[in-house]
Amino acid sequence: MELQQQQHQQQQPDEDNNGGGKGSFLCRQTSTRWTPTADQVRILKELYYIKGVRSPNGAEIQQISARLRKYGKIEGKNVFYWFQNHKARERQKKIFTNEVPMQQRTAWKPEDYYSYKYSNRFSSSFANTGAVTVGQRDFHGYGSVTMQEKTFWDCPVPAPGGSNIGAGGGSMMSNTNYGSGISYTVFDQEQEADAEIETLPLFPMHG
Amino acid sequence: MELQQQQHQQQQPDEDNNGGGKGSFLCRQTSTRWTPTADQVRILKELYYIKGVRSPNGAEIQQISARLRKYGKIEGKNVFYWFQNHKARERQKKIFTNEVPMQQRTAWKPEDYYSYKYSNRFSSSFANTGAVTVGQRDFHGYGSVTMQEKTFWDCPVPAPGGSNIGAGGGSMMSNTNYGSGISYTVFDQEQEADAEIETLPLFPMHG
DNA sequence: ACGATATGAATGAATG
DNA sequence: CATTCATTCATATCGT
Repeated sequence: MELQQQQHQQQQPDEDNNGGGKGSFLCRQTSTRWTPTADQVRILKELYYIKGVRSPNGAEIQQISARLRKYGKIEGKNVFYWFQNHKARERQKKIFTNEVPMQQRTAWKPEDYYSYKYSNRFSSSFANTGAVTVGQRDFHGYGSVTMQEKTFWDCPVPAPGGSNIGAGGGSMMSNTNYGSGISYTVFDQEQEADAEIETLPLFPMHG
Repeated sequence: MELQQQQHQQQQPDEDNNGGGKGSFLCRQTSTRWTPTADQVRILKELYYIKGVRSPNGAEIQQISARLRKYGKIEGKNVFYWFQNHKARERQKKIFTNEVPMQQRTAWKPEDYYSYKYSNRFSSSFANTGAVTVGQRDFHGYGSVTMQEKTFWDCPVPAPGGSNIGAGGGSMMSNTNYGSGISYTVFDQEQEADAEIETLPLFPMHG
């Protein structure tokens, strides 16, 4: 895996209208399942790791999917599932690697953020697009919001029989933002026109 | 084409191939996917066929992987995937063996697979009228299909950027809001963003 | 070398 | 949320 981007996905913002409703000519081109575009994944991860979104509610899902729609066909449920899965797998990974009693759901300390990541060429050096205002409720303590990315559980155990993983720094600013609307206006400005997909992966993985 | 399958590689049963201490330029994480050793496969199958293990949980996975580690490098996820795949493929094989007239199974091609695939619960094929119908009963045809209803994913969100006075999907649930406390009241809706309401499908849901 | 196959890995979609 | 199913991609390995 590493850098080999990969996987299956294209479907740029261009409309592919597969669900057109008509009898898709027997072609099975109509992939039944949503295949996020690179940009969509990027944004989703930003929301997840940077903004700390974990379980968006209906309204948020709508906004998110509306935003992502600029990069490709997408429905609300896709966003919903994406977050569900992403969170679940992050958790799962943790269990498999070492079922460390995941508790200490107290306040995380800044140090947690810096927890080194695994040795990877790509570190999380995301060009923080100046995100500033963040408003996201949904506390998600769990002391570790593993910001590491690539794909879950990937790094092999370094030492023989050793326990590894350093769980990465998270990001999340669970500042209980009650009532205020959603402030997804943070780095709302992604290249609308999508001039050039900066494949600069803050998060290498493909997703 | 009975079972001439499996068992290809061997890989030195001993030795943790890579990741070892010295790591012969093996910094790359999992550059190569896990290739179970013969012993590992044997044990895994014993667990699967004899002990009936199908979906080991976190603890079991760790246990198993710990045991298999004696025979070669392995991670929890490998065990997890192994069972997932093994079960899935066994299931698949069974389908092709039973659901197809036991005759010309001389050599089916992967394309044949695509014949089964039962429908999805909900189809997202027809454009909805935009009406806010709430409970979509759907055709269900397979014994235990859960009935689904419209879920909150697709509930329209008020205006983009607009102040959402009351009602509307003004995301304002406190973080401690368990259960989907969707509260948007359905008062008229408007297509936000994108004037192209392509097939906004009725969503399924799990109550 | 290649192509087919087996299977590891990833992840969307559901269900409970 | 936890679990599981379904699909699909990627690749190790083998047959020819």
